[in-house]
Amino acid sequence: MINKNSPVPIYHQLEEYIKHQIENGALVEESVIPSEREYAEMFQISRMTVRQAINNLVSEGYLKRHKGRGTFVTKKKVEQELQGMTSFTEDMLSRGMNPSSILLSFQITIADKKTALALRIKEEDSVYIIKRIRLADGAPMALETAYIPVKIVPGLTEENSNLSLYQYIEENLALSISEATQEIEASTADHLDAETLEINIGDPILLIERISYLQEGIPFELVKSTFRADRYRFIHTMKR
Amino acid sequence: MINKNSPVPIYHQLEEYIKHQIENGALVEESVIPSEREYAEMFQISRMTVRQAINNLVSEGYLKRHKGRGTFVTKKKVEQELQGMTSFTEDMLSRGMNPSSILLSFQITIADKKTALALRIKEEDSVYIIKRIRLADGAPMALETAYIPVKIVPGLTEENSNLSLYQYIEENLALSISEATQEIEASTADHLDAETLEINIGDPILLIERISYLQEGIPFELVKSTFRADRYRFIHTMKR
DNA sequence: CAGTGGTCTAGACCACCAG
DNA sequence: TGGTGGTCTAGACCACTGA
Repeated sequence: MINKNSPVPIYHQLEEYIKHQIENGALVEESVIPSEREYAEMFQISRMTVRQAINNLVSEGYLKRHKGRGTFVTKKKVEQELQGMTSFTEDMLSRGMNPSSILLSFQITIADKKTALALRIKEEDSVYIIKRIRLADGAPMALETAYIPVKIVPGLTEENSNLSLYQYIEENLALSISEATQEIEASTADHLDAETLEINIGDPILLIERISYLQEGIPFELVKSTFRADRYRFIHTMKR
Repeated sequence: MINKNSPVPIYHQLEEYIKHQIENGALVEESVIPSEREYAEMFQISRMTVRQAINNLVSEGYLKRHKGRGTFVTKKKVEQELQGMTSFTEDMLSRGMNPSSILLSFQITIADKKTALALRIKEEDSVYIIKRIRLADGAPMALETAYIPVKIVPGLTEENSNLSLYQYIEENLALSISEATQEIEASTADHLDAETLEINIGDPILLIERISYLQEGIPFELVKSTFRADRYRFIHTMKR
């Protein structure tokens, strides 16, 4: 299970091992896992190495420690996934709904002032503008407009943008995504919102504006979404 | 600076020391800090202990490591503070506004079914119900109702609830707060909302429902807030 | 009481980076 | 090449928990 000669660090191998044990059910939710000393003995490694693996799993939320008692597998699983950056698709799946989308338009134009500022590009730089209706279980859930700088994410087409943008960036362009900031506000539907989302003018809607960043702090997308308030609420967890 | 005989762990003392150095400006943003070996030598402690301190500061966002180059002080500071669980007061201050509040009512009653479920208590258990209008720069910003189990947070009064509830819990009761989950949705103002928030019926409002947890996963407060959409938008950062 | 996690030591070798 | 962080070892003592 643990290969000391692998270039992969031992603590990381142990992390994967324990994660698999949890997923397999070999380690049961809410119950104790072997002690640090047992793992050290089991794999003939140092207890400090075991601690490093367990520390990482604790900070990822898989395990929790209790002084004098032991280390336990965390319960909840679906909720766990909800944390972090999720795409609309991932978000809907975790809510038990079936996501789909309708592409309204896909174009390349020059960034306007506000968009250029948010994406930290020049006003003459070109951006993709992608408009979609997002559906959950076949019913309209949100109206979404994404602005993506061509310089940062070249080669985007109608096809690959319909798959996962994040996956395209991370795998095809070998860039790494680090974080996103969101601003969430309440508003009421105007004519266009009402028509596309199949609601009435004046009905409440949730506006979410997201800017996503690469590792070095470079913005790579600005997404403005309008969600139906009767079908969507935003859920998140904050640590103190 | 470092007291080896203190009951406070050395790595924690070192964390505080480095944090102060950053705040004082003794360690400048974006520049290298002393190497792990230097800290170890400087305070006559083990390098692994230094690493533990630095690891914690890295995960808190104060420092970042670069293989072969050194450890650096992170830039941004205000943005850093915005993350994590913040009270209304902290939130407003970080937005450059002056927070205040008007206590509407303070009572102890029996939990209703929904509240008991959210707080994981019995229906016959008593809860504090505290209603307030939250103001920013003297103008109504939100209407807030907090439900707090008496069993978990005993001794709450009109006075100490008006100061920081979190501070009371952490200092007077010696409990530690770990995290909170929030659900955010859009709605429109009803008669009561309109009156207390000084807006019109039908105006958009942001509903935020927060459940806060102690270290062991025990809920200690349920807060339902109604924010004026024209004055408040919720902002947060997500890591991938 | 025995076992657990929490802290700590004094070394070691490695890959990486800058000059 | 010398210094950095990354990984790892084989011990140690402590405070806490549960039986």
